[in-house]
Amino acid sequence: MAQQGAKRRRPLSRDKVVAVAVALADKGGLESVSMRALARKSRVVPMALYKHVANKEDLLDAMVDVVFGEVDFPTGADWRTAMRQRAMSMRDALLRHRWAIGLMESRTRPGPANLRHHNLVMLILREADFPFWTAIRAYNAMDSYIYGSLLQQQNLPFETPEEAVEMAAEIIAPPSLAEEYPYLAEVVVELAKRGFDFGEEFESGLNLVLDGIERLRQEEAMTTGSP
Amino acid sequence: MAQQGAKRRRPLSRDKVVAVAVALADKGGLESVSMRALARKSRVVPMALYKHVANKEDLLDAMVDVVFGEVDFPTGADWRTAMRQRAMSMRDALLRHRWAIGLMESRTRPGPANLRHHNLVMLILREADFPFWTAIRAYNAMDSYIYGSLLQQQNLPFETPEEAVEMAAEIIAPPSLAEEYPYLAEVVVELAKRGFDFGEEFESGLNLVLDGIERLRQEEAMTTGSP
DNA sequence: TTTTAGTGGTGTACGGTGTACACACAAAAG
DNA sequence: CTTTTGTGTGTACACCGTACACCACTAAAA
Repeated sequence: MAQQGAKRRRPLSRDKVVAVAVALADKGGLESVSMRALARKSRVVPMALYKHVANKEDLLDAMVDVVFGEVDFPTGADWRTAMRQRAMSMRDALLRHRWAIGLMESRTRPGPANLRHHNLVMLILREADFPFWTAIRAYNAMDSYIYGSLLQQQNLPFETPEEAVEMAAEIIAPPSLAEEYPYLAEVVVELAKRGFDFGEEFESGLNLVLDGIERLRQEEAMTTGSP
Repeated sequence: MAQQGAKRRRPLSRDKVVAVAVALADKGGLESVSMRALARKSRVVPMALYKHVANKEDLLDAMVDVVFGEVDFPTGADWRTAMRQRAMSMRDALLRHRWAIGLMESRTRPGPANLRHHNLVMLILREADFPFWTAIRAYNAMDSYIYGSLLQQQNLPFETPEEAVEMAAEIIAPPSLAEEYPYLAEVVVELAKRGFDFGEEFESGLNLVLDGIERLRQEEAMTTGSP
């Protein structure tokens, strides 16, 4: 009795399937996640997946929810450090799973981790006495910046400064173009000299946004009168 | 003689192919742009397209360049209004072609309109006496905000306030969830009361970023000393 | 005018994709 | 035991991007 039969069935589960999909995407990008490849990696025939996942859309939805689930919040800190931490953690998660940003556009059915995340952010802001609509504005501005920043980093044609110069030089290669786009040429030159640190740049912009939010909050407190 | 033959060949061109592809994507979304559908719409056999376009990637690259080409700049205004105008125009273009944002992530080979655009933005900032790295930071922050904002608008599960309430109610439907996510519930309620204007919200955040950039510039001018 | 070269359009074919549907079989319930 | 309920299988279909060989037409050369 018991499972010494050596080919006892150890069934998959939705979670396992999604996890394998995430791993696959992390390694080879989103386009390497096909139902067939996923099935192969799960040692199962393609159609078996459909017992755990409604269809591919459903799978992708689940995948982005995994990413949201990896973002963590500090608790008990003031709103600014809490929001800051969240932003950094979100950025880390999106860099760990570079396919995620591309999925956000097109996924419109938020999963539980996503809902939990949104709820937590609003909690932080509201508990810090943000008026409702100020909180919405702040949240919106901040997430816009975070997502956009990652989106841009992803579609820049380089990752390291060296690559940057090489690539840029290639694009601007025809010398006439350096004259047609003089300010772009300057970018190439300066980039070569000093390099470009995405993380640093991200934090800088983040502070800029946080400053703006802080000011928004203070103005609001002024006009409304404090309790 | 000349072309009364009624079946004179009127050959396609790369531009025509790309234009048809854009039109197709505008109407039915990116996933309705298949080489076969594109060929059908161009009254031509699929393989004919490959005489004008290297492959589908090439086509997609060309499509995003069309979008960049539609963004226009005011000339002769101060940097702030110029940048503001550009942001609004960019937003309009991205809303006119909702598939574009999704394409940005993954496209890493900028077309001529894209290059021209980048060059122009840097021109505006540099002519306004932004130090180089401040200009880079400003540009980066602003575009991050713009793209992110659109990305968010796109993946929100609603477009009008009514849809918002309906959708949100559906998601939070199990009454237990309203207790699990009280702050999210508040969002639903407030959204129902007052609605949500994407355009207004965009401008608000944009001002926040522009303020931040202005401050960045002034600080820089302080520490460096003015000429 | 006839010839020639080159370009743009065609037809066929291949290996990939997501998934509908009918079936087989293992595990749990009676 | 038998029955019920799921999970895994096999086959099949429509669609995708595109390689390759071919043909038709246009425009330049003769």
